[in-house]
Amino acid sequence: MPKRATNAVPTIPDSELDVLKALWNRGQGTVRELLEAIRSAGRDWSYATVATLLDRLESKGLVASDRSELAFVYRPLITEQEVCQRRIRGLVEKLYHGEPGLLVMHLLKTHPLGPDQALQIRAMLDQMAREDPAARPRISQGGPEV
Amino acid sequence: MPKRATNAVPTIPDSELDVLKALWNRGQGTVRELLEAIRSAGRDWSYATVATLLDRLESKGLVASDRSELAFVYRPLITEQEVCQRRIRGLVEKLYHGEPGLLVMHLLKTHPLGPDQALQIRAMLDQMAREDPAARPRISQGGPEV
DNA sequence: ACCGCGCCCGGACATGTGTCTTAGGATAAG
DNA sequence: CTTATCCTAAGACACATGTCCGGGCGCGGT
Repeated sequence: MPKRATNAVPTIPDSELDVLKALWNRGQGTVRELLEAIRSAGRDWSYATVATLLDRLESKGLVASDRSELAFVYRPLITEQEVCQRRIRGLVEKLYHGEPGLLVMHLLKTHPLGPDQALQIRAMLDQMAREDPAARPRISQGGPEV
Repeated sequence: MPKRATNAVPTIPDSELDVLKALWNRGQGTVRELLEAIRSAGRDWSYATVATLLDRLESKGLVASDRSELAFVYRPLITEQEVCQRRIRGLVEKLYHGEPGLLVMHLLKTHPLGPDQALQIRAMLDQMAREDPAARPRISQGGPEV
């Protein structure tokens, strides 16, 4: 039985991340369905591996299971955005002194991006630059999918 | 005795990263010096811990030691840039389908930065676009592996 | 010559991750 | 009812990470 992970912030290792990805893609799924999805995505795991990872995820409170059917149906409780945000935050804090701007600059310098994306990003930057420098109380979260 | 790390790309856990940071800050140092630096930076480790981490780093070929003095003097063999790049690369591949642009956009959306920085980065983008007008048919990524 | 101090080394141990085997229960098929 | 299936639970095991203890060696002072 999965333990209640009440309020801690658990880490999410890469293997569990792959399971979450499959869950996000299809909204929910049984172990076997997710195994199939994961296999299609290139990881050749055994059934038990996926089950174990789902169990660990449930222990951490990151997925929930509907046990009324023959095979449990798992459903994610955390969004991709949140996971991304956590990883980014970790990276920024560990390597960029908590300054996201530094990460952005480094990214742009070392990883070239397409012109379309460049335009889009420029627009965003313009917006930010225009905003009132004295007031920044809101972290807008809810734009289109990433 | 440090093992020769032949040609693989070793992982760099967080604890070793803290040691590397101390090394980058002062260019080189003995275990004790680095311990001091790390303590000042907030991590309260024991001497042996730092020594172990340096040993592991040396096994991975990421630091070198000068053993001619009483206390070995360690020196980094990898730059901060490279480590940053690796971490970023991992993040982008794992969570952004290898598209750095997506990471940048997500970053800007969720981790707001000041108008000053926004302007600075925009200027950088402008400059890049101007200097590199037509040449980007490939995603050049082949920095020297370590 | 001796003592103590600092240094390295080897080993240790708990926890986290990655991955699987096997036992045992429920279900569907014959 | 019997058997073949499919599912979950339990736990095993190897390697990585985080953190440290204690032994033994050499140097510097007295």
